[in-house]
Amino acid sequence: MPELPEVETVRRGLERLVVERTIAAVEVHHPRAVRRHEQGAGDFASLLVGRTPVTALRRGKYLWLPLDSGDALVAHLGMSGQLLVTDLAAPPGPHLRVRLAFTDGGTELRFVDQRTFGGLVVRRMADGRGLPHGLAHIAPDPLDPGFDDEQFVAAVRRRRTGVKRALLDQTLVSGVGNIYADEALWRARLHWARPTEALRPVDVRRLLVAVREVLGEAIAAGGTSFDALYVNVNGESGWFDRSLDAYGQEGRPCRRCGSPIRRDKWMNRSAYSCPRCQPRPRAPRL
DNA sequence: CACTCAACCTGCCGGC
DNA sequence: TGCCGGCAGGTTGAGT
Repeated sequence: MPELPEVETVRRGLERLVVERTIAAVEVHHPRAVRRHEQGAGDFASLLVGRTPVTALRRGKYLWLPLDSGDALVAHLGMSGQLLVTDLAAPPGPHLRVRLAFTDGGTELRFVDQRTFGGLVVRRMADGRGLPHGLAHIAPDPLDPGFDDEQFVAAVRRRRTGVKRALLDQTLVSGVGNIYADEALWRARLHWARPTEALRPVDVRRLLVAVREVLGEAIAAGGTSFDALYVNVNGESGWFDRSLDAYGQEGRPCRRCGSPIRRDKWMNRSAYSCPRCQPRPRAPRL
């Protein structure tokens, strides 16, 4: 469950259901789930057993549980990853990749991932800002109090690319993926191919307001799910998909002007926009 | 340094 | 039925 609102929904679930519970056992069922842990699955497990998560934190789409050892269990859900808190007796299912059991013998934590683009890793916490090692390249997300709006405006205008590419660049701003990029651009009335260097500061600020609005509303709705792949730690779906104005709405009338929403192929993916509210620029940057 | 794009996976859906 | 192409919420690393 990929973008910031879905990851935040999972973070809240872990905070409630996993923090302060001591890990008793770890089973890695698929090595790819742990591939970013260079020392291998055995080392991964040994750094977790006996340890207790003290809190649950997030930056952009990364999520981590700082442990009482000074390490952190870092998770990225990729395209299809789920962190589920389940009954011990729940059937494993074909995509179960990692299991964590706790000493209290209650529910267990499962990492389930159909496409295996996601993964878990144990990393040392970097001193200072509560960030694990290896996440320094991820920019603060727009809901982070440390996010610097004017620095973002300047950085975007320094780029030579399309505005949607910039929004999806996690080193510029984190947490925004394909759904919320299209939603924010629709709200800000900006076409996805608008060249960043030609955006006025007021355009970028308006876009930032739109990003924060849409992320905030989606978190309040428990995230977006089109199917059972995107669920919270209890396996429940969010309902923000009912509030989408652009993403996945090809042919549907724009809520503002009634023009049919258009879908463009873009970067081996899709970009949805309203042809009237978001006019294509003269010199598009794809 | 900035930018672009293929590659990494599985599963589902529609067309033929 | 079955096979094939297209598509899906993301990141990274090699190449320009």
